[in-house]
Amino acid sequence: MHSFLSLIAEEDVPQETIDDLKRKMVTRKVPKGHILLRKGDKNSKAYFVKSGCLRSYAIDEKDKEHIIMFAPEGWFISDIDTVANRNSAQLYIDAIEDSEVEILDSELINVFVASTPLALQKLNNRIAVLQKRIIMLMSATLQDRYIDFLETYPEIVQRVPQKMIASYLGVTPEALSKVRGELLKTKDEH
Amino acid sequence: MHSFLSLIAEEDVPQETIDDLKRKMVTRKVPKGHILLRKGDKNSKAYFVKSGCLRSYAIDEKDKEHIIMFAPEGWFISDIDTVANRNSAQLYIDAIEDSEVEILDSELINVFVASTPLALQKLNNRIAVLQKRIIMLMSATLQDRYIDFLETYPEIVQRVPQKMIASYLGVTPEALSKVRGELLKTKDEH
DNA sequence: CGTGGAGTTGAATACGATCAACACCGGTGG
DNA sequence: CCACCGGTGTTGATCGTATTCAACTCCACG
Repeated sequence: MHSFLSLIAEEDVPQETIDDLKRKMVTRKVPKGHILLRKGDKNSKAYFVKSGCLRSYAIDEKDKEHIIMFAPEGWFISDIDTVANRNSAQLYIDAIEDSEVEILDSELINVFVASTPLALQKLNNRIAVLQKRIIMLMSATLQDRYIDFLETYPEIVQRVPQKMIASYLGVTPEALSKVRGELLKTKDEH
Repeated sequence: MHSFLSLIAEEDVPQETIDDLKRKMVTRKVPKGHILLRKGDKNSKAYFVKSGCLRSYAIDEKDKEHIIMFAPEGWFISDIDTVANRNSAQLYIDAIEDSEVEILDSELINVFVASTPLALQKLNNRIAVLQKRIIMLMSATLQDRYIDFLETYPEIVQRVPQKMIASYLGVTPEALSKVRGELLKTKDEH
């Protein structure tokens, strides 16, 4: 079972800190489609996904959604900057499957960060992922980016509608559909 | 004068920690063009820029440079993920002006992170900046991205060659030049 | 059964890449 | 002092990739 506490169980965290976390942690069910965070919200929280799948995204001036990340079970998702600094949210977060999450407010996050290097590792890793994505957007064709996505997140491809993957890759659903058509064609040429 | 120690002077850091940092901090001059970090290097460090300007960048399979960030005086720059996790570097870092830097190895960074929330704020802010850039790459035209760059980093525009700004924006120098031409034209139409 | 959302396909269009030519310095060496 | 050179930036023509708009199929779900 995916849970925040089992995640840090192997870490060198004092029992009293664990007890503290256990007391303050809130678990919540989130039905598919439910929006947990909207741009402008002040109560920005982080979520650890126990089951299901969430996503975070921005909406631009032309009302287009741009998906920042997917979070299947075992992942954290948040508008990190606005949780930590208590600013109003920049992103939206919603459930793309019926899900169950554990809620971490900024106090709990501070405990998490202070008690194990794991939190810092996650932040560093997040930066590396974002940087790689920027380089891919700047240098790779859509086809290469799609193939990279398939290899990096094979489990997500199965669960998420194509138009959301297109949104993540930064292209229209039509463009992604055509690339998929080409890939099938070149694969059949054996 | 920009220095790491004056940066944390206002923070609530114990004197002994400051003394410790002061003892271990190394300052170094870096002439324009000198490369501090190459892809594959194992001795990845973070740098606080006292004067001058550095940049970090990736080189893709077609030998094209993609600039990740500029760091004028007062900024940190590093391949964060590889410093913290002691992996081999993914990025290059070099000086685009004669510069002076303070060197922070992973031990010093740990002290920094542990002694003040400032380090965490910087990481969170970095994530926010990277996310915004991804959204800009996915949704905005080159012209809008360039205008945004001008507004966000006016001091950098003055100091950095256009081809590097083009590299940061993810386009060819020719494309940026044409956008600049259009902007001048529409501005002259008064 | 229908109805609407998701995905596919095609035609026309827009935007940036590529390639090439050229202007404009800022050195450097004769 | 000037001639030369390489690097930077500009401009134009052509090409390629993704967007836009539209029509259509296929299901899942009422």
